[in-house]
Amino acid sequence: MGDYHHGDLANALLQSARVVLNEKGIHGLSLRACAAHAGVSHAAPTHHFKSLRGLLTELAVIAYDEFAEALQVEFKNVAHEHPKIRLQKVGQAYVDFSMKEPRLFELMFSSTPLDFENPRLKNSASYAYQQLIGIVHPLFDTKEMNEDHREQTEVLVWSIVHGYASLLMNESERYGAKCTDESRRTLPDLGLLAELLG
Amino acid sequence: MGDYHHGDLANALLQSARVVLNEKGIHGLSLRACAAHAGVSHAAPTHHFKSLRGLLTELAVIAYDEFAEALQVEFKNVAHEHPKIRLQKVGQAYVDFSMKEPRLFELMFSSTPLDFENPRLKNSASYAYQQLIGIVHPLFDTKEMNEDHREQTEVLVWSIVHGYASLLMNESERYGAKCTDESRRTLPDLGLLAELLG
DNA sequence: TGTACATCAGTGAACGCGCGTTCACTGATGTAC
DNA sequence: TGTACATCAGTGAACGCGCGTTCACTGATGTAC
Repeated sequence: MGDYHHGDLANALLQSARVVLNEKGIHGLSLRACAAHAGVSHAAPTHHFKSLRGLLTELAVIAYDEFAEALQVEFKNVAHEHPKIRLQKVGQAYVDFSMKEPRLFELMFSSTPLDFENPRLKNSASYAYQQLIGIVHPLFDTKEMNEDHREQTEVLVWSIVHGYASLLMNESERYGAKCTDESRRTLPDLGLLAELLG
Repeated sequence: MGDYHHGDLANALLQSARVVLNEKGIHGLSLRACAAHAGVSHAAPTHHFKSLRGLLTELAVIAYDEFAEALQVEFKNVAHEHPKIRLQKVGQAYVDFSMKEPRLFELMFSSTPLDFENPRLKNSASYAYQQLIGIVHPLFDTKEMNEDHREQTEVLVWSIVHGYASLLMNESERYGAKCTDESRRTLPDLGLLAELLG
C-alpha cells in the first residue's frame, strides 16, 4: 500500500476533481476532497497545484477542450448541410453539452475564480469560442454586412445559445431534472426569430 | 451602545448583506460577515434567518423586485414606441441592470443555493420574468403564430438578452471593467438577427 | 401613575467542522561511478 | 553488476482561519393590574 510515487498524480487528481465536481458541485470541490478521492494524503496536491484555483483552472482547460471538441464533432457531422441548419445543429450541440456536463459548463461560465491569465486556459477558452463563431461565418457569405455588424451578429448568436443553455441549467438545477424533458432540451428553431424581428 | 432591541434588525441585516455582497462577492457573504457589518453579535442573525440560505433567499427577493421594477420603468418609458424599439430598449434595460448590479444579477441567476420553494421568491422571480416576456407579446400581434411557437420565441428572446448579459458579466469579471466600454454595454440591434436568419 | 412580570432580542463564550498551508519526515527512484 | 547518494513524491501531524450553530445569559420592552 506504500503507494509512494504515484507516477501521474497530477492527472489522477484532475480525474478525481472531476468526479468530486459532479458529485458535490463546485462548492464541494476542495484540494482535500480531491486528495481523499484519489486516495492520497491531503497535503499531496500542493506538490502539483499551487492552489485550489490552480487545480480549477486546469480542470477548466479540460472542460473547454471537451466543449470545443463536441462543437467540432457536430460541425463535421453537418458539413454538407445548409448554413442555417448547421447553425441550428451546432447551437444544439452547445446546449447538449451544457446538459451532459452541467458542472463543467458551470465551471467554464459561472463566476468561479479561475486564473484567466493562464495561457493554456486562455488558449482553450478562445479556441472553443472560435468553434462556435466559425459556424456563423458561412451565413454571412450571402449577406452584405460591414465588419462591425458581423461582430455584433456573432455575439448575438452566441448570446442566444449561451442564454438558452444557461436558462435551461438554472431551471434544471432549481426544479430538478424533471423539467428538462425533450422539448426543453431542444433549442427552438432560430428561424422563429427571423419571423418575429423581420 | 447597549443597542439591545435594534428594532428592525432583519432589514438592517439585509442591507448589510447587500453591502457585503458588493464588496466581497457571493462567496464572501456569510451570516457572520453580515452581523459584523450591521454591528451586531454574530449569533444575532439566527433569530431572523434560519440559515445563510434563508438570508440569501430574502436578498434574492429584493433583487428580483428591483430587477422587475427596472424593466417596468423602461417599459413605461417606451410605451408609445414601435414594438421592435420597445423590445430593443427593454432588452437593453435587462443588460443595464446586470451591469449596474452584477452581484444581484449573479445572485438571481448563478447556481447560488436559494430556496426556490419560498413562495415570495417564486412570486418575485416569475413576476420579473413576466415583465420581460410581456414586452414580446405586442410583437406577435401582427404575426400568425401558434401557441407553441410563441412560447418558443419568447424563450429565444429571453435567451438573447440573458445570454448577452451573462457573457458581458463573465467578460468584465475576468478581464476587469475596462472591457465593458460603452459599445459592449449596448445590446446590438436585434434586427441584425433578422438579416442573418431571414 | 406605579409596580410586577412575561416576552422578546441580542450577547458572547464555546463547540466542532472543513479548509489551505507548513513542516520535518520517509520511502522510492534513478543516476554516477 | 553493484553500491552510494541526490532527488523527488507523498506522509501525517500541526497550525490558524472563518464558518454555522448551540446555549445559558442579560437587558430592554410593553402589558396587566
